[in-house]
Amino acid sequence: MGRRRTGLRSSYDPSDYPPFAVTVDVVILAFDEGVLRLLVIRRGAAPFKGRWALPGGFKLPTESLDEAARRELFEETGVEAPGFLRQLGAYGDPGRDPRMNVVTIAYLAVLSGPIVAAAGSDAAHAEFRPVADVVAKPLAFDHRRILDDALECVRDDLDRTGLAASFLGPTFTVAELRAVYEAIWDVSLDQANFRRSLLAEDGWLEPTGQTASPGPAGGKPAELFARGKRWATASPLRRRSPREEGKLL
Amino acid sequence: MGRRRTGLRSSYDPSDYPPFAVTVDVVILAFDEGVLRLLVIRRGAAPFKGRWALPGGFKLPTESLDEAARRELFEETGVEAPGFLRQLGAYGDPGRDPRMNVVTIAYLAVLSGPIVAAAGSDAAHAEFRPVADVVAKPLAFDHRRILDDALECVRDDLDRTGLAASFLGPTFTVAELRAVYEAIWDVSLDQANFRRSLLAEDGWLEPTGQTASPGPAGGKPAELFARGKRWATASPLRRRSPREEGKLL
DNA sequence: TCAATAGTGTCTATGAGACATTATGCA
DNA sequence: TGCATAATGTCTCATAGACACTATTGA
Repeated sequence: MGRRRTGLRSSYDPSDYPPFAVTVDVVILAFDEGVLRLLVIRRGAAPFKGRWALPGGFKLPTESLDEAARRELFEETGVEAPGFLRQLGAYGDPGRDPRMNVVTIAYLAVLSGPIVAAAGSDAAHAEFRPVADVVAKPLAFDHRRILDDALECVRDDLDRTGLAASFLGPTFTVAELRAVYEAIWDVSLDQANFRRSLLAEDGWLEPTGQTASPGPAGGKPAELFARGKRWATASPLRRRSPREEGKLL
Repeated sequence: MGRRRTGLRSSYDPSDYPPFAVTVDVVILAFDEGVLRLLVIRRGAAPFKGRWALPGGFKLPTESLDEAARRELFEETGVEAPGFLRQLGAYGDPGRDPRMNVVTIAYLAVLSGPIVAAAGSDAAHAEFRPVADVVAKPLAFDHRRILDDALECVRDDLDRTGLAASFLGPTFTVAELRAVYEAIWDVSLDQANFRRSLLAEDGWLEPTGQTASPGPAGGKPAELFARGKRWATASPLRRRSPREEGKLL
């Protein structure tokens, strides 16, 4: 049965356990004019030179994993408080970094509102690019797998958490909110039913009395709403459950 | 803005990054006669001597995290193929292990069917105990937090994945399956509606032609079913969504 | 005026849940 | 026969979705 866990754990001798570097990689998403974008960094050195990579860095022994993720987010974007931050999971396949043993903890961060410029970051080095573009090319390390998992997580969290509103600024129109759901779930939602289901209950959309200016195509100006309190704990919408699609098989 | 990630990553010098021990801890659950049980280990040495802890061990550089979790599961239970195995997340708060820098990756494993005896494990050392008992006492390290997260994950996965059937053996009755949902969600489900919703669609319950012998109280013998294919991807039941409860506030 | 978008009204099919009823075994 | 449990039947109500319609702006 091999060496016992307790035997290993009770020792202080570093030679008893294999050392790893622990890093934190962050999938930083933003929603801008109907397009989901992602902060990627062009690798300037081997390995994977020239490929896109997720921003990331080493965890320090003095900080928690969440703190490390926040620090990394701030270093790359200048943003202190993301709309949404959650751990995605750990990635530790042997050889995932050809240079050494690295286990990385992946995070998902969502910026509120449109991208404010690449504040705090060298634009030639880090760039918000459409997700569709990024997934079309191979990424560095196992970042493609992390990104796939992140996007799956975004889709799932959209009907479990208040993630959708996190993509928007302090005020927004019903159409903007609907665009988030439509882009991420890749569906089209009935405008009338969408509006009704959100206004049917209190706590989702708080009226501001203001109206947005219409787009270039004209149209009636839309009401501006603020985030209600219920986004903190839930989503007003459920995706048509995956098993319903399964029925078609 | 501090040291740049790429600068650190391009180096091979181990002194450039803080070394960590990486461990894998596994929450091993089983369902037996209506009671959810958990494998815990009594710590025989400091720190946290005498407290319950989750089974776990060091990750090896030659194995993936999933493989490490499977290895740990096998070492503790003798079980090679759990009904369900998934990563819960990483835990790396400073000082979570007072002896050294440890980041642990937590896993959730579910055994199929009732506990088969503490196979492969020293019974005085490792023990399946009711979850309700374990959470009533303080655990070692941050294992209480890991366990809380695991139980939350189980509740959530019950309506997203086929987790429920993973708790049962190759054949089971509708009542047994319902007991899993009821115990984990702490609800009572209408027997008639539960049965109907499962039999309404193909792929959940495959008839075996056999019947179970009634319990000590007698009653009509129940049909025995086998797991259908749909459990692999989804759950037939959705928990009454948390936001419905929220309405009552 | 038209084009375009915001917002409202109304109907229907579906499904979850409450609850009554029947069936089948055992003591 | 009576009890306990399994299995079926029936009804209601909430809600998601389709879709027609009205309102308000700019060109």
